[in-house]
Amino acid sequence: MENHKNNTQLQGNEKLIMEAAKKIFGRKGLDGARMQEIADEAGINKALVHYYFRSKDKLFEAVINVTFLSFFPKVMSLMSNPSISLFQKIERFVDLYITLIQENPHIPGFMAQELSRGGADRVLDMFKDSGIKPEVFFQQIEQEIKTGTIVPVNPVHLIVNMISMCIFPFLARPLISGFLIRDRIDYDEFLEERKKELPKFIINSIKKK
Amino acid sequence: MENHKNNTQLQGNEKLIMEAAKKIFGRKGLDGARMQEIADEAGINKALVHYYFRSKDKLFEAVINVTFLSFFPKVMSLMSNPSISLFQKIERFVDLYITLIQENPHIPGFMAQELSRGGADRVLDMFKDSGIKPEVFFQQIEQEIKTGTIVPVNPVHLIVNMISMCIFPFLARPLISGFLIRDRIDYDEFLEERKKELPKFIINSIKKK
DNA sequence: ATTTGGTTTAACCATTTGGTCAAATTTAAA
DNA sequence: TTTAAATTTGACCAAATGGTTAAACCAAAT
Repeated sequence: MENHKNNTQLQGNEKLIMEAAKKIFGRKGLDGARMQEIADEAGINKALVHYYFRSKDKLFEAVINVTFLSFFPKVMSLMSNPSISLFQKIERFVDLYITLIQENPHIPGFMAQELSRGGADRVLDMFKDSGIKPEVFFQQIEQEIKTGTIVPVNPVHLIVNMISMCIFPFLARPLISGFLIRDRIDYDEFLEERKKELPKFIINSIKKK
Repeated sequence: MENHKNNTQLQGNEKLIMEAAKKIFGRKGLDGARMQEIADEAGINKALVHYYFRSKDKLFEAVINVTFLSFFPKVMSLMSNPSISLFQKIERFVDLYITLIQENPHIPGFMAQELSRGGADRVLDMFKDSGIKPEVFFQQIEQEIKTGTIVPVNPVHLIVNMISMCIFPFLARPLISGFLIRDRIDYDEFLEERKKELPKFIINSIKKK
């Protein structure tokens, strides 16, 4: 049965290849990854990889898609839910974001990869295609500013700050580890701590007292 | 005259190659970059690149070195200067960091590159070799906490937050641009704004009121 | 049992690419 | 002016790599 167009619900070898590709691409990037390496990681013949995904680029694109599609919708649906208060939203955002990346460690690598390459447009399109509008979050901020709950802040800077502080620690993981050794804290511990500290840090900064 | 060991003060073709390599490596990464491409960018014969730098890896390493050496010393000497107050230090840190990256746009790419690869140890070594100790900054924070000027914060999280918010916007530049279009703000404007907003954001969060 | 269609593999191919080398050219010392 | 050393180049090479293909394999239908 032909099922090349079948997305989302992969199985068997196709699934194996995707998982292997996530791992290898995430580690070495599009150029650094070898088709043979991916095949080995999946435990199958190299030609099979081509059989299922045609080319390296197509495979990469496929991984990009499932990666971002498993990510943005969850985060963005949270952010554009108008019935969650701003502070709650910040708390949940940090937790969700960090947890999602913990569960899919290949994501930051791809993020950097795809962005340093010219792939921002594609990501931007995904935003729009998902039918989700960040405006809700922005308006919510402006609302709270008017109400006087928070101090005036540029919403764009705020959201950039939040994303930065969630993602970057994963990119800089080996570096940060170097610092942490001093305190004999391991990285997962650091991340769990971060899930609690970060919302406090953010809210503390914008909350009017 | 043999001058392969001559560092820091390059000239002529050697300089041209380094600049070209910064640009190409920063854009495409170690694997994505082509020696031919670098030679073309420098406007010289490919064999010359090998003549001066032996191999692609050696060239990459050379660029890594000058990149990080042009960066860490300045930042770290600021951070470990005990005669600058904490708040001033934060303000200067943000400004210096962002300005430095603005002037060397290839740095974030390299940062991500080198970290996603296993190069953290090398970077960590540079810290130590530079004879600069981040402990000064950490102690300063703990001091201010005792004094009661700032609320209790984990110094590691704080410094990670600061670095994250400075670097990540450059990595995510194309994405952020997408958001900014809405407000018809161009990126440099955004960065200048950021130099002012970020210190406020950070200090606001830790300052006891 | 045979056929049929998807699946899997080993062998193979064309191209790209990092790197080399001998010859040519420039520079500077003698 | 010679001469020696450093620099620059085009041509070339071996290895690596993405991709192809024809044959083998296998499960289900007839």
